[in-house]
Amino acid sequence: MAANGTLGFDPIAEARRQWEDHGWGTAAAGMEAVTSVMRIQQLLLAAIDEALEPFGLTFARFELLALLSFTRDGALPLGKIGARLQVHPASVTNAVDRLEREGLVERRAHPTDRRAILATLTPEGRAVAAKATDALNEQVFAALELPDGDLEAVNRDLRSLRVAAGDPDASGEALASRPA
Amino acid sequence: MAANGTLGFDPIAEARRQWEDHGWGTAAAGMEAVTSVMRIQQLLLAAIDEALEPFGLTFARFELLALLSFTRDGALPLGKIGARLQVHPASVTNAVDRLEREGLVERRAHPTDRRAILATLTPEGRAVAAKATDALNEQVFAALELPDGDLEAVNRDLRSLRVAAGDPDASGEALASRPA
DNA sequence: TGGATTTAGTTGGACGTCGTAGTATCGTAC
DNA sequence: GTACGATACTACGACGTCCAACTAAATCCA
Repeated sequence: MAANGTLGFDPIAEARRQWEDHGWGTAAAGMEAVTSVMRIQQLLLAAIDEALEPFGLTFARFELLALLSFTRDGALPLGKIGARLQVHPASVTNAVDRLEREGLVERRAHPTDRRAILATLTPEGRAVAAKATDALNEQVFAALELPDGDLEAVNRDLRSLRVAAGDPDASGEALASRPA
Repeated sequence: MAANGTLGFDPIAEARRQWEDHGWGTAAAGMEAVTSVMRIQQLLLAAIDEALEPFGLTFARFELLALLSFTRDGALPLGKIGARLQVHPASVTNAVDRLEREGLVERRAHPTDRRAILATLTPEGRAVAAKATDALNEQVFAALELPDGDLEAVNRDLRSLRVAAGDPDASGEALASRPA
């Protein structure tokens, strides 16, 4: 399913060795962290897309569907979707196009702002979102088992990393109110 | 440079809240970890590509160049490159095509196996690789500063996560010999 | 030795992401 | 009341990733 087969040694550990041998010791830990994140992302995305395949969804489209299903009336302007999912407006257009083609979402006029467009969950979209969420929870999210550490500790580290990587939203969280 | 602007609250923390409110508590930590990794990857990749922009490189092409520059004679069969970089053969073909067009790499015949093709570093490719590595080390890798934790601890957690995500190469590392 | 299988790369298509540019509409300020 | 700047979305193109299908060459084995 994925890329190339097993290798017998760890390419990331090997890269780290190279970095240190070349006198780039001060950057070695950062390089390792970055490379690890890239690799983990690749593996997780593959697992997710596999779990989502029976529903004809990708992770990008699933996220959009899930976001809509959390709202009162299953509808949100495309711009707000992009802000919440942290993706480019063009990516939202693209995802909504495909979801609409599948009949899971509909575009509707915004009641007061004629520039804006509401992506609205169809009944089928709502049903698919629910089933896909169950599948993902069971096959991927709940199945993420650490060899020895606990996941909450990892989450704390990931939050640090996220701030270090420059996430503007991650740092403010303090006394911020609920969504909007 | 990136996607949509700041939001005032953290979408990942909000997603976690949603998961718990819906009774998916056992999957909430996993969901948060997965979502965090996706977001961090997005931010890091943007920072990297920005640092690499002056050299006309992307991260994918940089990795290939760096890998070649670590070998004795700056050459490796495409298949081996894919295995080391953990990407699909088609992605290697694509990257080598572009690097070759830029004059940073050349395709040469493998001395003994006529199926295989060696990607070979040109002198210019070697020079660009060195400069790009310095830029990346300085602007991204060494600049990755954690608010309070230390990066090596994060790296240990990332390694756990990587194994949990199913990296076959990460777990074997034990008594494995140096590369090949 | 000759056919079957595996391995190496390429090609073409599907997706997702982003940046740039263009159109419509809203808001505001003069 | 109108002109100008900000905002919402779409269109198009560049990249990267993967899969499936295909050719060529090496290997296995009967």
